[in-house]
Parts: sequence; C-alpha cells; structure tokens
Amino acid sequence: MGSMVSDRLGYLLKHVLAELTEAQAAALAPQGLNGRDLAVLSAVASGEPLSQLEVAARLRVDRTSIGDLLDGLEERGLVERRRSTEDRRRNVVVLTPQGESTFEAAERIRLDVERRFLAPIPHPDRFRKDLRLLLGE
Amino acid sequence: MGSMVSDRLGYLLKHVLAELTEAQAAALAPQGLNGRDLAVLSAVASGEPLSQLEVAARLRVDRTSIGDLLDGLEERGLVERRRSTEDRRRNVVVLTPQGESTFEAAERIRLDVERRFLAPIPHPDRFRKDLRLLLGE
DNA sequence: GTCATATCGTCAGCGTAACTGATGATCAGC
DNA sequence: GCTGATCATCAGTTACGCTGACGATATGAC
Repeated sequence: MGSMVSDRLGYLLKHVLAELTEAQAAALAPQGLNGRDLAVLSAVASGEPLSQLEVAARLRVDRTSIGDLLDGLEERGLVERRRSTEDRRRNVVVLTPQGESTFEAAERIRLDVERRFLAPIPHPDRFRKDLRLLLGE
Repeated sequence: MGSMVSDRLGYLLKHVLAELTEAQAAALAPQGLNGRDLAVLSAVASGEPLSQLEVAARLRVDRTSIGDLLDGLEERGLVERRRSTEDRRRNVVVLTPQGESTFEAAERIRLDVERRFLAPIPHPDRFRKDLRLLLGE
C-alpha cells in the first residue's frame, strides 16, 4: 500500500490550521474581527505599551504587515497610536476603552472556539505543549 | 500576567507549519523540489492514475492551482499528462521513470526531515494522530 | 557640536497561494 | 439532438510574507 497523503506532516498542519482559521473567523465575525486582528489586540493588551515593531515581533508577523493591520484596528476605534515622547521614532500602540471591551469579548469567543476545535483530541493541553516544544518556546 | 501570544493555537500552528515548510524546502532543494511539489508527486505515485482534479482533491489544493504545479513538474520531466482515452476531458497524470526515482529519493528526505522536526516531542506518533483526529481522518 | 551608524515607521514592489468566475471541450441522460 | 454536468484552463482578485528603499529620529565616536 502506498503512503497516504494524510501521513504528511505538512498536509496535516496546513489543513488543521486552515480549519481553525475558518472556525475562528466565523465565530469572530460578529465582532468585526478575525483571528489575526485579535492576535494584534492581544499583543497590545498584554502589559506594557509596545511599539509597532515590538508588536510585530511578538506575533512573528512581518514588520511591513503590522502597519496595515493597525490601520484597520485604528479605523474601527479599537487601538490608538501615540508618538512616544522619549523616542519620537516609536509609535506606541494602546487599546482604546472600546478596544478593551471588544478584546475581552473576542477572547472569550476565541477560547471557546479553541476548546471546541480541540475536542476530538484526548488531551488537548498535551497537544498544545507539543506545538510549543516544536517552536522551542 | 496577561495571556502569552504563544498560548494561541493559531499562532502555534502557523509558525510550526512555517518552520516545517522551510526545513523541507531547504532539504529538498538539491532535488529541485519543495514540499508542495513532493506532495503532488506522492499523490500521483500512490496507485491508480488520477486526473488533475483528483490529484487536487487528494491534496486539498485548489483546482486552479494544480495545473501550474503540474506544469512545473512536467517541464522537469517528472510527470506526464495523458489525455484519457475513455474520457477525453480528463488529463491522467503519471510519473515518468525519472519522476519515480526522484520521488523515492525525495520521500526519504522528507521522512528524515519530519523525524528530525518532531524530535523535540516525546511521542511524535501521538502528535501525528492528534492532527489526524482534528481533520477527522 | 558634528558626523556616521542604527532604528522606527512607511511605502512600492515582488512572489506565492487561495479563491471566484468564465470559457471551450467533452461526456451522460433524456 | 439537446440539456446539464464535468474537466482543464485562463484571467483577475485578495491575502500574506518578504525585500529594498526612504525620511525622521536617536545614539555613539570623536
């Protein structure tokens, strides 16, 4: 018997990711967000104010993509860019009050989506841990 | 403390996939292939002759992408398209002899890459199985 | 203080891939 | 034969990662 296509790690990861992305997008659509937007909000929300480049680095997103991403969020009034006073090259990104509440609601949705998504797996946390190991985190 | 970005399932899957793709591309470059090409070869190699649409379906690749993919492989003399005699709409795709040997060598490389890639995980097979469960396969 | 170097944000452009919608050729059912 | 479906192809759109350049700003050497 030949090897199944679904034995390929790349195939598995690619389509698992695609299905998760789709499920997240569908669940977050009422908030006007997708998983990518939410990830940016989450980076901005997590503690000290970050510059755009720092946000990009946390998300491992390309530096030239983060600008457009923030544009969208800023237009919707969820984040603000403020020129840093200490270093005027930096745009410090912060959540607006509306951004905070949207973020919290969306995070609950995301957790629920992920929980349901991982339901077919006997030990979801172990699976997450495996992924983290593969990234060396 | 806030939630880490690396808690997000989407983040984990995305970057694990990116690293695997990169590792595969690097390892397969001497064969003039990437992981995507190899997946096509594998679908073509596995048993009965398939039409282009059937190849696309197996790989879950869009129907309009598979043509270009096959173009490249055909130019390199690895596959052939033959008009089916029973149904002249169909292009039956088969491996050339050179395609077969290239495929076999590349498959060994892929298996090795995947083995090394999964090395940080205590039970790689269980991880694979989890992924398959998520796809419902 | 001045200069060289580096960093931040932005922009234009490239390559890849998924996707939509249309087309011509061909097949199957009636 | 006619209608509708299927196969391969083509043009066009969108999304994303990436490179290379730019002006503005900061930092360090001197």
